[in-house]
Amino acid sequence: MAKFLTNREESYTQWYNDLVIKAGLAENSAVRGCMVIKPYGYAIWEKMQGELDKLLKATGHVNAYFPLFIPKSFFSREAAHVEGFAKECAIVTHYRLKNSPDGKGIIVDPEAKLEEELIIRPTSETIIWNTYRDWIQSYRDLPLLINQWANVVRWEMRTRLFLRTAEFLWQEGHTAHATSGEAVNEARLILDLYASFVENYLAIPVFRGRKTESERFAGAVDTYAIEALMQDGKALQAGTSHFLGQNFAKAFDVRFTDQNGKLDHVWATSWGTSTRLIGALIMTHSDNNGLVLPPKLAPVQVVIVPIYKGGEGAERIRPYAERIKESLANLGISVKFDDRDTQKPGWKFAEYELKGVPVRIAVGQRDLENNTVEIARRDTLEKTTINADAVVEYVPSLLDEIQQAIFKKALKFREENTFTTDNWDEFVDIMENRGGFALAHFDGSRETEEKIKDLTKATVRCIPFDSHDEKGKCILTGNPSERRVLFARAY
RNA sequence: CGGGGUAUAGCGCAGCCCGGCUAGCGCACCUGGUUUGGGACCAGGGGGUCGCAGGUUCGAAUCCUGCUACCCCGACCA
Repeated sequence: MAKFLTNREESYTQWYNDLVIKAGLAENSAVRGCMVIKPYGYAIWEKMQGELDKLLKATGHVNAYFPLFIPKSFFSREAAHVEGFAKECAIVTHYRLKNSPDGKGIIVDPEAKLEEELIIRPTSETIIWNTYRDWIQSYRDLPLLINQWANVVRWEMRTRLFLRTAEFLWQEGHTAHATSGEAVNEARLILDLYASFVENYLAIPVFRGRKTESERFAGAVDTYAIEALMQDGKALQAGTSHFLGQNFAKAFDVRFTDQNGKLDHVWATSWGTSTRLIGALIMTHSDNNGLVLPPKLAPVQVVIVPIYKGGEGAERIRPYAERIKESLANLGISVKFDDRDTQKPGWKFAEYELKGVPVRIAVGQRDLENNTVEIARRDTLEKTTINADAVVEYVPSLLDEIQQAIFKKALKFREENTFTTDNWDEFVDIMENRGGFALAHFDGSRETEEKIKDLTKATVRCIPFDSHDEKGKCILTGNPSERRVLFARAY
């Protein structure tokens, strides 16, 4: 089976690319570095959006929309921020085309040069804070808790479907607060919200922690992140939340009057998750037969495949299958009855496995006679036959069980591939051969981090929040260390 | 931006070295029939500016020059 996919063991990269394309999630477009997200992939994104949007609104955030274009001058207001993004910006310089004088095609009209170039947003802090200046005068205007669903552009050298493309979709939150403490709490609240969203819906276990200086967002005082482990032993940052201090408020002169009549700059956060999560989803759960989707995010949770001989056979099965479909749909389950006569059952089985549909129900003449159905679960590929009347009990609990099971499996994998080490040679071995996370002591200096990266390609993924104080010696330099940090090679 | 590779039907490829009839194969597609409990079979059929632009030649998918795009590996990054 699954002879259409490259095996994971053969080439993880190739397996991933094959899967994204063959499962119909996305494909490369005619535009360099940009993908087309196909309906099935977009449906997964919509499910993610739906849940995350609900969680954000439940915590008091509201949606808004800011421009795609950012005047170049805005960008240079915050020094660290420009520096961080300067190398990957797309820039609009003209606003008109005209017919080429030689009659061949069309050219940029040199007369139509913009006074000031526009940057296509790689992130929206600058345009948003420029706007917030007008929205905030008093502590009564705070906190300002805004989210936007948008596309952003970062001109990447090398792209990979979902993981790194020149344009991608995300949500970015931008909040303003009266106090530093309140802003820090917001950044932490969102990180926790991301973590529980990713663990509960995507069924991906994550570490939460603080980034080191070199991994920090350009313009942030502090960056928090959730980090997940992919099946090939590489880490993937699945969401970030930044405490921006007063950096952007100062750069854009956003001040407010507090209860005591005192004027001060506001405190800020920003945070985001992107379509990259779809890449994380694939690389956490899927196998050589195709996608494995967590039931909570699967666009189709249950598929019913009829098995019959001849046209009358099909008509005999139909009402039976339709009845099961309806009973599940009434429970709010997304169920599809695939009654196409153009494909054979075996073909459909393979197809839905490739697409990661969590539960498959097969109904044939045999089932009709015995009042049964055959149920197959995607995660384990196990099949079982149950009484048709029990479907409404069995399937919902099976969906729950699959959701739990794939999380547990991913968690077990992560635990088995998270190593605590105090030995440099072992550390190198983990990074070069075994893969996975290494919890090791680190002296906290930029130079040491850089050196470790040069030697092993590993970076500090985060300083985990739940790591307890534990004195030790830096894995590389032997300098004193206060606690262990999480290292890995990363996407 | 460095190194490697590829570009021929919707997809995957052969043909290219050593130029020569109508450019071929598998999958997919269309028609008809037989099939249907793990990617069915038979018969027939449609589909190509051989990435683009020049050049060499009686003749170019094939040789030469230039360009472009994409993929993989590095450096950089969510």
